Amino acid sequence: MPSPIAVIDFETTGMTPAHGARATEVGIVLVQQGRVVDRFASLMYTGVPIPRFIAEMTGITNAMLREAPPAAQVMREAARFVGDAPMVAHNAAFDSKFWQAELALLGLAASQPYACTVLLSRRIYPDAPSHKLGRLTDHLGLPRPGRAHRALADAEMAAALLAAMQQRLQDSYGLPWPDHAQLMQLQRCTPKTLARMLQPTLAVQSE
DNA sequence: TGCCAGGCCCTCTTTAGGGCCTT
Repeated sequence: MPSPIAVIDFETTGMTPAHGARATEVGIVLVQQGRVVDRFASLMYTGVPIPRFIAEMTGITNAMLREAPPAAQVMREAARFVGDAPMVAHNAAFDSKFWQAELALLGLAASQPYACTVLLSRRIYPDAPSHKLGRLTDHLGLPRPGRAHRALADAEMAAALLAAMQQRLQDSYGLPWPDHAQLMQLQRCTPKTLARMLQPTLAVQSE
């Protein structure tokens, strides 16, 4: 049985911690061979207000955050929950920065490798009309577990997308169930290189 | 004052530009 992978999603007050944005909610699911085996989710309070358009998009209000536990407490629990598991996020460049920034404020290391479901889906579903998480979920007929733009629902959608891609690699391309290290290798290939690697296998199998 | 990300990826490219993706 492969080691667990932690699929994470943050809701935040903005696009980057480099400009003062902070996390407002974190959702994490632990997956093992495509199955969710554990979940963690919490709002968190940092004192940084949410811009109105983000509150309207997420449904997370400043009043909700004032009643939430402190970010330091939530992030310590999140770090314990993840442990040494390698991580996955939809547009990992975004979530990994908040993961590192929030843990750095606590003096905690954030050395887990991040695989990215956007990079992977661009390679595995090059003809998808969109690689936005919600639209890709609908395109593939995957379940929507809750309101989009809430951390746990988005983490669950990303986990389902990850499992669908692992399954496709296994079934269509004759590969073993890809572990996190193999996903990292696949996302580093250029899309055209990966297409050349995968298509002949698919063609042979479909004959 | 006014503006404010940044990495990926395609193409009418590579001495660049613009769309995508995340909040």
